[in-house]
Amino acid sequence: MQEIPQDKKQLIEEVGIMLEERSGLSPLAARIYATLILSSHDGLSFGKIIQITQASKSSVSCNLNVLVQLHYVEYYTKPGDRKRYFRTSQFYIKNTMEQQRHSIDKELEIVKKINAFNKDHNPEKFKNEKSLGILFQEYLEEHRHKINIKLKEINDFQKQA
Amino acid sequence: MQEIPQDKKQLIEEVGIMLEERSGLSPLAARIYATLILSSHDGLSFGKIIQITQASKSSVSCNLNVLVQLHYVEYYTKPGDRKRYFRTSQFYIKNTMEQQRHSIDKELEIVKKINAFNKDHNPEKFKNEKSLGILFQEYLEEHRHKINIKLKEINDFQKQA
DNA sequence: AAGTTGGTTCGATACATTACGAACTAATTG
DNA sequence: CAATTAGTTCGTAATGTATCGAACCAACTT
Repeated sequence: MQEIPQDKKQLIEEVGIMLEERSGLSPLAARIYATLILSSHDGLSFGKIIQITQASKSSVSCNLNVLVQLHYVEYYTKPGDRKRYFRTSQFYIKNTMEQQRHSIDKELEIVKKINAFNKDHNPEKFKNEKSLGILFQEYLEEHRHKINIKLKEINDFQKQA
Repeated sequence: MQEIPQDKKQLIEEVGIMLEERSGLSPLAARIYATLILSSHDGLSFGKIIQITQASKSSVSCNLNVLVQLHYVEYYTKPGDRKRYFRTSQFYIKNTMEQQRHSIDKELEIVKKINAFNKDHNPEKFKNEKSLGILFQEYLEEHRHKINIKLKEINDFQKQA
């Protein structure tokens, strides 16, 4: 039942905030996820997570389920032990990047639509900003391309491991 | 007082949702911003924005002020006319990218901290995932680099214009 | 079969955020 | 100087979301 050191607690909060903002997770879900990312154990039990986060059973249950469904977190069991042990999904960095790809895809889609719309309906506006809008679209396209390459790298890396 | 066509209304909503998610703007602020991005007029008046969004004066006032303070939107006036005319800031794409840079910076910062922490405290975990974590960090660093280059391009572009 | 343990489900509560309306200022017009 | 227009401020109502507690189920233990 050792206490968690102060600096680790703070890092958990910090990482939690980032995850919350970037992934739209609830505060508790983000904190749990951060806890698992920084945990030195290979899997924390439900009860342990409650103890660390000081949250209620129901909240932890619900938020863990969300994390599992989003594939951020996975669990395993030990024979002769009813508990579940939760840890970050083996592919969590890959998942993170796929999520990035997804949000880039969506943004690119919209930016294209905006450019197309302005070209049709606001020609003078489009002309004024044409190069800027296109510049941005190009940037997004390149970025997507780059993410795809990195994702492939990670895929290969995990296959060989 | 012409009505706004249905397809444009829908595009406004779509763009609005994206802006809301990506920038953390309130729904109304995001809708206003989307409206201005897609507007064919060079600046919409306060009243016109109320009419389009069907929102209350106070909400529009408040959200417009937020958009102006964040430099997403700017306004100009005409001599002998008390109204303000609002339009997307001349630098809105640049602003968008600076925001991206900022969020990447923050994420990179955190990922570095995570890697450093795991290296110190969870050596076995760090070893297992070392290349993945580093891969991700590298990706973020490249991405930041790329954003900086694009930003410079945009800067130069706007200087010459 | 009664009592634990591990975990889920389902309202209720608390909290934060958004949007609103009414009252107000400040400039403009008749 | 009354009336209109442009816009702000502030308290409040409405809405949405996170968390909680209590009741519950299922599996295991005695």
